Formats: sequence, structure tokens, C-alpha cells
Amino acid sequence: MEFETGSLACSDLDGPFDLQATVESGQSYLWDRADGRMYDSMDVHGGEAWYETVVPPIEDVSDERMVVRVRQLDDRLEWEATGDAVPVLTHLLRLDDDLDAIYETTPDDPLLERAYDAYEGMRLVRDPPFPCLVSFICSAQMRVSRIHGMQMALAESYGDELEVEGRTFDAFPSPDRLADRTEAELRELGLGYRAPYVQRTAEMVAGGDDPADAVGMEYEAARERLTRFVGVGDKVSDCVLLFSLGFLEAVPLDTWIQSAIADHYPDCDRGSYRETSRAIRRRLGGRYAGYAQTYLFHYLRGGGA
DNA sequence: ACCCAGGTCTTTT
DNA sequence: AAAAGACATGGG
Repeated sequence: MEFETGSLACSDLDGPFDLQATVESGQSYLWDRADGRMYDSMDVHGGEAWYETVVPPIEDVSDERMVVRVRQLDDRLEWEATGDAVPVLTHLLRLDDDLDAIYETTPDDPLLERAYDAYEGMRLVRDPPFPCLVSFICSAQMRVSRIHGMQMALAESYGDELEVEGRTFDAFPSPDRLADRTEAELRELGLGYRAPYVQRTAEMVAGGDDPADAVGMEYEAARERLTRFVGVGDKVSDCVLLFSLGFLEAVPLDTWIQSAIADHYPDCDRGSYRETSRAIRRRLGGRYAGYAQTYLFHYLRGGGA
């Protein structure tokens, strides 16, 4: 196979776009940097690096599995892909969001304003559901760079290989491929106690239990729905809802947000996940609270405030 | 050596 | 229902 190439102008989008912030903010673990410097903190050259991934077919977007490479040069998004990358990039990186309108809904809040200011142009991602589910099952008690390493290892060990112009790209393994692994095999990759979670969840998905079935449900029902998968509690469920299934009001209550609540929004701590979630979602503006959460996460984790 | 990391599951009050 | 303990592993 060979690459087609093309580019698109970010000035044609509704609002700004920052590729590095979007891909390296710990939302998606399915992209890799061609220069091998993924998650190198404070990398000043990251803005021009190539990012690459293998994208499964997406309903109403692309019929075939596609290798996609992309980089940002100022206002231009340059791509190489085994097909037309524009609709795929638009889907994966939420280039169809009206970011200016979303900024408008952000409540007046000094911390939030600093976070939005620091990473202006960062968008949420729309990861494919199964790889996203596995990514966040792996995320339990794990650092961002290692979560990424695990997904790369899963792809390298058990995913299909695609050759394009002499280079090999590894697709993320299908549910059946992961379901057929043994717990011991997955532990070999360093998944630790998450290994049986991933294997058993893969079995469920391979058996027809589709995480995307939560789409269209009322938000809290959708969150509850995903917790049927092994290794998925309220927090991981929120991550899949936000970073894959388009529930932009979802606010994953991870350790960083918990401490942000303690330090900046103490009245939102209501004891239980359910009630604290309701309070913080309201505080962060409701409909797009997940956007605010992701800016806060990236800003706080990056050493801000 | 010791502590922590985008939590979840199981068992015990 | 709420709290406590177990769980793997690599990097600081």
C-alpha cells in the first residue's frame, strides 16, 4: 500500500486547534510519535512532530481500516494516509466541534481560565470504542506514559501488521484476538493485575456486548451500563463516555480532579462518586463539563498551579 | 528501599 | 452503604 497526502487549514475550523496538546494530553493512548518522543514533557519541537495511528473502519466515516499520519505546521494540518484522511481526522480529533462556542459556555473561574489559556486549541478525542475501553482498563494506578506503552505493546504483539511504503504499522488487536490471549500472556506485556480484566472484557465484547451500545442512553444510565465490563468502575466508564462515545458532559473523577475539587471546589465534594459528579459537572458548566475537566487534568498534571 | 501512578474488586464493618 | 485491603510493575 501507498500513502496519499494532503493538508487542511486550521483557520477553516470553528475555533483553534493544537495537535500536540490534543494527542499528548492523556486522552488517547492509540497514537504514537514518529520521533519516539511521545510524552517527553515540555518538548518544544512537539508542535511539528508526526503522529501516527491505525484507524479501524468507522461507520459513516470510512469503510476501510486506514493508516494515518499527521503533523501540524502552524495553521496547516499535513497528512499522509492510505485513503482520504480528512473525514477520519475530523472524527478522531473532533475537528467538527465549535471550540469557540464551547469556550463560551465555560464558567468564569480563574483556574479554568488559566488552563484554557495554557492549552488553547486542545480538543477532545473520539477514540474507537474497544481500544479506548482497553486503554482505560489499563489506566488503573498507572502513569500516562506507561498506559501508552501498554497499548503500543498490545498492538505490536497481537495486532495485524500493515505495510505501507516499506514501513510496518501495528493495528490495535480486535476483541477476539485479545479474548484468545491467556492472562499469563497479557501479564508478560506488563499489564499486571489488569491482565485478567482486559482478557475477560475482550471476551464480553467479542461475544457481542458492545460498549457503543451506551450511545443514545441518558448519561448516568450510560455510565452505569459500561461498568458491566470487568475492570470498569465509574471513573473508567466516564473516560470511555468522554473520550470515545461523545458524552461531553462526563467528568472522570480521577486523582487529579479529586485534588482539584479539594483545593478549588470543596463544596462539590459530596462523599459519593454519583453526587460529587453531579456537583462538579454543574460547576464546570454542564453540557461541556468534560472539556473543562480535560483542560484541568492536563494543566494540573503539567505542573500548572 | 520506599512511594506513587487517570482504580477496581473483594471482603469486612 | 461505607471503609479497608489486595492487587503488579516500573520509574523517581
